[in-house]
Amino acid sequence: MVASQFRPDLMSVIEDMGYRITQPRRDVVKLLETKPDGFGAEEINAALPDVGRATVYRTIRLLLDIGVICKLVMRDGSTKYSLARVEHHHHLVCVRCGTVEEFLDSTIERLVRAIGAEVSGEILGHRIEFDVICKTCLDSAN
Amino acid sequence: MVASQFRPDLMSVIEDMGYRITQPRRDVVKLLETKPDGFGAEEINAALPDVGRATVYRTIRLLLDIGVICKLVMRDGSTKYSLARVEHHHHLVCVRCGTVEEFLDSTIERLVRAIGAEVSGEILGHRIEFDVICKTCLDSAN
DNA sequence: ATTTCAATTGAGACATAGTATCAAAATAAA
DNA sequence: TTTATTTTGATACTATGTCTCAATTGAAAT
Repeated sequence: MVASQFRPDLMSVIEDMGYRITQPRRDVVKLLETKPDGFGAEEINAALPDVGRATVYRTIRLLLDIGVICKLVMRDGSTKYSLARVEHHHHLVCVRCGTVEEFLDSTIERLVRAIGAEVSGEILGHRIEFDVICKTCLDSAN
Repeated sequence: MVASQFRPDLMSVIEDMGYRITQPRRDVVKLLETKPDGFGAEEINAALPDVGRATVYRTIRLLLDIGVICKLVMRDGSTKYSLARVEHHHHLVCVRCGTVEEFLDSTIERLVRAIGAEVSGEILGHRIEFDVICKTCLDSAN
């Protein structure tokens, strides 16, 4: 199962998957829902002193498994997570301000099919991320 | 500078960049050159007990900087490095046997340009990797 | 409202990948 | 051969994440 296009309450998704509703999970999810852009695991951990570190990581992994957040590897090799708003998408990551924009492009999907024809094996999946300087950062040219 | 399409001796590239020729670097490079597919840093370290761990990592970083190897993030989040045979390419990583195949596709380059037109910001770079099951693995269907 | 039991938690040890420090050694150039 | 500079290895450290396990909690069934 995967997040709907309309992003229902994440806790409901967790419940629907048969997992328990717990206070630590509520805390983590509530915080994540306020993050429009990518977030780091330690950042969440630091912001929630009452939730154990292991639980923060466990909850992030849970949400990854469920498919409601995605893991992105930044240009410098660090890891961020971001809420998945649409089912299948790619990322535009601003290397200056860190904004993560989702990117849904039919050209990419066509590309993936085209590669499929050229490749002798079977394609299981792919990772596509673009490093950008977003409009806002370009405009406030500093 | 970046590795030529014909992959000259890696040590020469290092020398040309103004770095010193040392035995540890020779050892690491010699081993890497025998690796047709991706390799892990610890794997290299373990295979070269006479070369310090830090030096293994330093040499890998050096080669990354020079551009003669590239870093790939695998599906499971682990990191591998692989020799860069052609200048700009993407990777087909077999999730079964680990074979890393380079992939140079004009469709991708066209795609990148097309995205550039659609995106309001400026595109600096991208990461594209395909997870596949290679022909060999498919054939030996086990 | 209680009981029950599996799921979950937190503390902390551990794992992995990589970087920083710094004295000692090796390189390349004079 | 001397010298100045790079590079090295040992080791400590950092960052990110996982594992273990006893204690706690949630939710389903009394």
